[in-house]
Amino acid sequence: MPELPEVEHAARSLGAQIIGRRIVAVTKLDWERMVETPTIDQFLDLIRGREIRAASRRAKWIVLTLDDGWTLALHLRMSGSVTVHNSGSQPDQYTHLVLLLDDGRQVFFHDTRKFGRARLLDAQGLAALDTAHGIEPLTDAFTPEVLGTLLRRRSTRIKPLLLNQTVIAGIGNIYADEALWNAQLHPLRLANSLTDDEVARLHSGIRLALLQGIEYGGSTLRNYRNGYGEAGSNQDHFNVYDQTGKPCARCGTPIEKMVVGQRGTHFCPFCQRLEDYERHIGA
DNA sequence: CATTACCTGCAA
DNA sequence: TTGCAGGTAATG
Repeated sequence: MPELPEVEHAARSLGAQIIGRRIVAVTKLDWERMVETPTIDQFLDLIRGREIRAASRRAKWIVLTLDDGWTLALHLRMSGSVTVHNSGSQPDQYTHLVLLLDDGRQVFFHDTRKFGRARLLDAQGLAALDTAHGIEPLTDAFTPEVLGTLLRRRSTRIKPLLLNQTVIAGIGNIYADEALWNAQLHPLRLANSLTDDEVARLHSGIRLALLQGIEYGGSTLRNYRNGYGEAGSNQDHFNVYDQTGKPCARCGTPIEKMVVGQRGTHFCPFCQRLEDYERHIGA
């Protein structure tokens, strides 16, 4: 599912419902690989009795700050969702982790593909999670100059770079394609080849794509739901992602799909011409 | 950088 | 039946 806008909504909607509540017990855990750290036994033991103090997002991780110095970090990967349910609700076969709260409500971690992960982290583990990821693109620290510095050092193609979580955090396949369309840049452009003007376009293109995603409650292709179980609607506002063959909103040229870095990549062959740049450098 | 693995459901 | 999917880690 979930890229930055979806995880942002997931975290916010969870926080609105469960901050101040205490985790009484883990009442279901039928896919042990979901818990990455610490051991299953320690996880079950340490999480019991913890109060949920805050909910936030780092990269594509939902970060639930608990008492006693612990943090519950959840990653939805491709098909996960985390939702709050009333007492008495029964988890289905795809709900692999259930937290029972002190008011009887339950938190369901649902994931058909079982790629989702949960980590219970101490202060050191939380710090490591943070340093493992790059800059947050919606913070003031993310300026065109900073982006330019990040790009200048790399000779990789721009699309895979946008997906690299250690460089910029939170962008996934949808928002990478949307950002490049916004910036009118071809996905195969080399990162260190962008002019200052192109870097500025990419900077605003990234932010526009992410902010629009947040504005529309995230994108729901199939599985994504926020903490209330609600789908997003940003998929109704895509300019290129999943729009193969449809006319470009800017120029009317049919959107094309190609594979870049093993990922499906959607772009407008007219607005995002590679030939312009090749002509420019004399290739 | 490319390939494979991890899982399951769904559309072609 | 095959290929593909919002992600990431491991392996040549």
